Amino acid sequence: MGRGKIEIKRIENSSNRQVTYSKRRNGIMKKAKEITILCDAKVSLIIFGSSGKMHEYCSPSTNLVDILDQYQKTSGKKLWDAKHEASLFLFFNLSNEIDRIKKENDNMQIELRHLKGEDITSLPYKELMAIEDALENGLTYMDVLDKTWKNTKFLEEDYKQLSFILNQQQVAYESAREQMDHGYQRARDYNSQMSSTFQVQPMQPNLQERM
Amino acid sequence: MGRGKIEIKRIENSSNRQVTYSKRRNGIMKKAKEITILCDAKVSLIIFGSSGKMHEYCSPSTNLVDILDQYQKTSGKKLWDAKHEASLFLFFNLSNEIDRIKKENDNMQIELRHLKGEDITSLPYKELMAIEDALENGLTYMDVLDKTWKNTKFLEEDYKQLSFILNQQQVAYESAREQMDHGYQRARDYNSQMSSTFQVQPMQPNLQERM
DNA sequence: ATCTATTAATAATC
DNA sequence: TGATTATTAATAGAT
Repeated sequence: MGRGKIEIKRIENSSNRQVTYSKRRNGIMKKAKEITILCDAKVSLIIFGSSGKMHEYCSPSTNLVDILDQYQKTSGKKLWDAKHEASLFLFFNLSNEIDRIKKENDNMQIELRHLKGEDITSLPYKELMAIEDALENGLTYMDVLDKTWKNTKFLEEDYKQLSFILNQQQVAYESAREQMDHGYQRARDYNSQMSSTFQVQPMQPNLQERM
Repeated sequence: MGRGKIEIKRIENSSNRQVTYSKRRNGIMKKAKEITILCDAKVSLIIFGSSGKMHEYCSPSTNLVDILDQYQKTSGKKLWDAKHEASLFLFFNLSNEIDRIKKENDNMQIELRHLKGEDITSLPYKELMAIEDALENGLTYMDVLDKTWKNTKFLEEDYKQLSFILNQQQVAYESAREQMDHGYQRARDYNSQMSSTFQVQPMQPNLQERM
């Protein structure tokens, strides 16, 4: 369709190529618009010339992201989802791990309460012997009591530290999950499968009053 | 270009529309191939007919993802990046929070060591009075020791539970971060700003041997 | 699907 | 570049 027939092969003359590119680009754009209107089609057309300059057409009834979403659904080929979902996966891996731990925590609490009920914590024989030895070596009951007291104090400090760290982690987790809930429907879909709240109560809330 | 001129408006007759769609779609595809060859152009063409069936053309020198990457660079419009980076952000928010907590943990350990050095854990006056009262009310030193021992045992159980939970969380965090390191250069950039490892050692590794 | 009269696109030229 | 035009290519309607 011109003053002469041309072979479909690269146009070697650079300025001819540029002219033909410009004309044909306009031609394709026009065709894309026409088929959109005539036939209710959705079209995305992206062209880069050899200079790197871009030209785009997208049917007015839609947009590129929607077309690409539909492209992925129809073709089964993943475009950006692979990258996106990998990140999402990391987050939920972390979240699910924390949920799993919560369950273990609950189980242990139950088990612990059971053990306490059976009161297996009284001074065992070995400890009694140790105290007897200590007394024979010139220590008083008060000395032994003092050592036991110190041990308790150390444990209390450790316990408080661990409680604090754990609670900080929960705060971080909750805040991240909240953002997730607000920002993303997909996130909400995942989250709805998780247990509702991750809350660690003090396991021994009244340590001070126990002795 | 047919037996008669047509107006560019939706073809109401459904079967005519379908036929025209098919012919023009082939036409555009052919044009896309031709401009690719003639002019060294890179073309992506995606068409959805009203039935939802998809047709695609992409220049053989490239692929859709590359064209979309170039589209984003050239146009400045983000396609998948917005979604992807939001997820990444959530993950790093969590990670950074955990790092912050690690620092607090370190500080507390230092503080605790200081306190222990000063040995402020000996039986305080109030406790001595309580023991005196207990003895006057008919309890023996052994009874008091037994109570103290039980208290210690409870604390040890709590401590073990918390240690376990905390370590599980660290495992989850480490594994997620490892995946991140392998998968994403951007992740690596963020991570390099973080402290190297998040490791909680037992704060009282030899509780049993203390008494 | 295939055919063909007609319109539309465009290669060469200015 | 932009306009013109001879020619080819695309396709609307018919078969």
